[in-house]
Amino acid sequence: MPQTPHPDAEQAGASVWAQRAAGRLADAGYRRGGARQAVIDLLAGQPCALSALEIEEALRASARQVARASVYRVLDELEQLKLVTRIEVGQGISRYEALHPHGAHHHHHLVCDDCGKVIPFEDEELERTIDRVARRVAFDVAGHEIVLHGSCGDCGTPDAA
Amino acid sequence: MPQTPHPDAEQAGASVWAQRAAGRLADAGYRRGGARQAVIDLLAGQPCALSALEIEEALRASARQVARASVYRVLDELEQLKLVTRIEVGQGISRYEALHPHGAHHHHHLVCDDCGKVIPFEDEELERTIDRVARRVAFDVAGHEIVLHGSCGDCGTPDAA
DNA sequence: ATCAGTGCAAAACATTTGCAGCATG
DNA sequence: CATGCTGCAAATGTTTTGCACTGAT
Repeated sequence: MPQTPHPDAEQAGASVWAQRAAGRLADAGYRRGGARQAVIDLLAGQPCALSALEIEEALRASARQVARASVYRVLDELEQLKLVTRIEVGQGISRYEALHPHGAHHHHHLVCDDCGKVIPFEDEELERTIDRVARRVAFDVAGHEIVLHGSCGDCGTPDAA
Repeated sequence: MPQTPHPDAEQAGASVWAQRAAGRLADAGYRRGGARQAVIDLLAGQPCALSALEIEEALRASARQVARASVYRVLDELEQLKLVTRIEVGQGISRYEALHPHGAHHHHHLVCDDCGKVIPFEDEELERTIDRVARRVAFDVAGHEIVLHGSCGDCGTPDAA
């Protein structure tokens, strides 16, 4: 079977995740619901974490609007089932993103302390180092979160500062 | 019990930090005030990060009580002057701890997702790896924060899962 | 027909802000 | 004695919850 190195490789991964989420939810005894599906479909297509309000806003402009409370409820369910990760990068708001099995697409975040922009990055060696530390400590480590704070190009060094 | 490596050295480091904080505040044009001093003295003696409410509570039992708003205001001032670091480890609350110059006492955190306990840890290699990543990314990195999530000894694997 | 899923509004939090009075320099 | 510092209470913003209604099975 010929490989299909589509530019939509990410799209494929997205629908794989959405399907997996649907399966896990069904297994866990959940019914299918419009709000939940809308949140899943939105998260499936995101390259990085969104806040609950960003999700609500994005859906408000979509075919299926979802009440804020439902956004939070769905995100909580998905987090429990380890289908999404919650991260906190400051400003007291939580962000959520799809969690893929086997650490696929696993990444961390650069956060601009000025404008609040969140940018993902990956690093193999960093993962290995973290894994080593995780084994070393007297603690049952289930996951990790790394945030680099600083200034993004737009804010940091405008040109001559 | 969390690591308590060298009580004496820590005490010494504590007063050094408190003095440095006093100096920096004076330089920045701040007056001396009871609330601010109480928060500084408390933070100086802590081995790990405290939340604003924990600080308020700890001070309530002390000689100098401090109103919640003042706790937040003082913490904000100290953060601006880079005398304390703010970290967010989940549950939507911020925690604050003394920040020492030259990366001394620099550490990261294990967070129990069950009971919320926060335990500090250090790792030299992890710091080196992070520094390398910080240089690699197209971003002016000013600091970093690493959180390992999981279960602490008291919560994780109580046999009767 | 049942009971999970959802929306709305109110509640529960952490955090910030306005203002009046106290205290430092 | 002017102005920064502080406490109190109210405001703000995010997240949670109670309840009635809608919709999936």
